[in-house]
Amino acid sequence: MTIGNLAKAAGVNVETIRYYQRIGLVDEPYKPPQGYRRYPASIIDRIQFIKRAQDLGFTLNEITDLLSLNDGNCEEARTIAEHKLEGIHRRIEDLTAMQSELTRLVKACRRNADGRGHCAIIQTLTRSNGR
Amino acid sequence: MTIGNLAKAAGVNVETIRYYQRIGLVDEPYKPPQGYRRYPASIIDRIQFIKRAQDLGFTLNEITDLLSLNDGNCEEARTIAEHKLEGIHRRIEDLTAMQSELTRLVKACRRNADGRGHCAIIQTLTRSNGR
DNA sequence: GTAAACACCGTACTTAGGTACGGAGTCAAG
DNA sequence: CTTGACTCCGTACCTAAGTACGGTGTTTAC
Repeated sequence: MTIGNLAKAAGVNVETIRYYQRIGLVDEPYKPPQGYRRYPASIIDRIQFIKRAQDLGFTLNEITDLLSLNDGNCEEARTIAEHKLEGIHRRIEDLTAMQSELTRLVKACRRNADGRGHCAIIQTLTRSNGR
Repeated sequence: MTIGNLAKAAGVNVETIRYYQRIGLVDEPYKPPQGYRRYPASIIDRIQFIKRAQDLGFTLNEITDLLSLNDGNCEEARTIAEHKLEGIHRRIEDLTAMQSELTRLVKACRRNADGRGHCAIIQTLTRSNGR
């Protein structure tokens, strides 16, 4: 399989595969003196592993770690996943706090929609409380 | 006030202020032929406005829009904030989905902690279901 | 046998939000 | 009047995850 067909089969860009090779996430097959590199079909799986892990929020660095584990090495994989979960948890908390505060501001702004007075959003950002 | 004192007063790096000037978020005061630029104290407020808005999840582009509004122009500020809220909502949903899936995987992994069999995390990422 | 399509490879560019560097000018204290 | 701290300015660098480009080599289809 050539790189173009691999890209098509894995559903990614050719350049993405090259990029993965550059950062060592995917092996670069031997290039014969004449002709093109040939990719084994197993690389499709590897790329799809990467893509699924990205969907779950792992960075390519973390995926490198995940890929370096042998299957069956549950503890390490679990540790990586648990760290990731903590990060996700913190991020959700931050976003939830933003959400409450912004919702509050939008409501205060709406109550003032008759036009008199100042905008609650601008006012809040302008004043130095809270920071 | 010179740029160094401004940076100290606003709690940011000198380079950050220069960067804000480069992207037009903060005005660059007149530079006399001899000597340094002088910054009015009001710039402190502007920088802190920017920092508070960043805390609420606004990008510098959105903050540029926010800053271009006059106080009292509630509708536009509210529109920007509402768009931001939608984005935050979507992001929270994505993260929550990741969280569930990862939690499920970690649990499955833990049930298997005696060592026999394969790692649920690696298995799930390896297999092509779900994508 | 030739032209289109593809591969190879190095390099530069992208977004966002800065940070770092280096040389020259300027200012304030001692 | 010199030393050290600060400013100015342009430019380069950083992370992350790619994308784009351009010239050349190779393969395949007609």
